[in-house]
Amino acid sequence: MNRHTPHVSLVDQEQIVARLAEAGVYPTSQRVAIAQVLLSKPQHVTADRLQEMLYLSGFKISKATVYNSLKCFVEKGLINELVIDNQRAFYDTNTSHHHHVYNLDTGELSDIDSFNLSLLQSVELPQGTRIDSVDLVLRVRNT
Amino acid sequence: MNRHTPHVSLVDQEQIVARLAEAGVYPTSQRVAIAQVLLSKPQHVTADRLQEMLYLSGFKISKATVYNSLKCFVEKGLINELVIDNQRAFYDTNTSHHHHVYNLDTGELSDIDSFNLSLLQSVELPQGTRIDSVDLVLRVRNT
DNA sequence: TTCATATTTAGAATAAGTCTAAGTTTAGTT
DNA sequence: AACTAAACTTAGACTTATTCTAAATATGAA
Repeated sequence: MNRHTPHVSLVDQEQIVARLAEAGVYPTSQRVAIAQVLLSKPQHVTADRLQEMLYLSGFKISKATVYNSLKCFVEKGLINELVIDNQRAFYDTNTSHHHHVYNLDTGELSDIDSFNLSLLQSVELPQGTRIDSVDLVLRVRNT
Repeated sequence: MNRHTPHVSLVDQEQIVARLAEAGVYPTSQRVAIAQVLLSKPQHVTADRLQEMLYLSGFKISKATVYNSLKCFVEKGLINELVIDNQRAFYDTNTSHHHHVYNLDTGELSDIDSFNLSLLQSVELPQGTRIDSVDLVLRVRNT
């Protein structure tokens, strides 16, 4: 990449549009911009941070649209919503099965590979319910 | 209990005061009332719901005091704060090691006994961190 | 074009939780 | 009994994350 390479190439954009289409998401310009910034790499972001990242990339997208798009992406399985603390939602671009380490001191959130949770087979669920998700969060502190 | 038995007996109250003292919590009248209502049985409540329960039991206690007391009880190990959804905190009077089943449809939150998580021993924590807590939440839906 | 529908937007509204500053209670003095 | 310092409680203002509303805009189909 030289200094004239645009931040977002046409190829990238086409790939993003294709990915949205595949997930059944209508590719508005805002959603494409959000997907470009959000799905470019494995990461965990809050709505607020995402809007900031969009702004830094030259996209001015309203708060409501950021929230609407995140909800839409979650519904279509493009990202996962994480429950990490009681204040705000985190969104994870890694939708494969894995767990998290959340550092309460730094706010840093990182992945741990999924390991065998087969012992969960033995847990009796309440009548008439099925597992929606199994979330294991290790909360850590600096030593 | 006949219909003249007061909702809260003196014995209950003494036990509660002793329990607070044991935990190093100064037993103000508000904290005793909160502890009576909260610690009376194993349960999961939100701050809002707790204030409502207090009101129904005849105690008028300010929002700030409800929050302050919950924080104080958590710090002294009388209760645990749960991260169950992104909107609000739940407080659990069962401080023994266990996990939860949260029904996203009904909001019902129930316990599952702790089972062997020894396989966690093999997880490599980030440099310079130690486990604060391990929270496993099964999120379920009605079938 | 026109229409219907979906999307975006600014800003108002909501809800959980925190903060502030003043008033109250308490335990320990005198 | 009165005094004081520290801890606690309170109403209500404030903050922050998120949702809602109602109007403007964009899109694809007819």
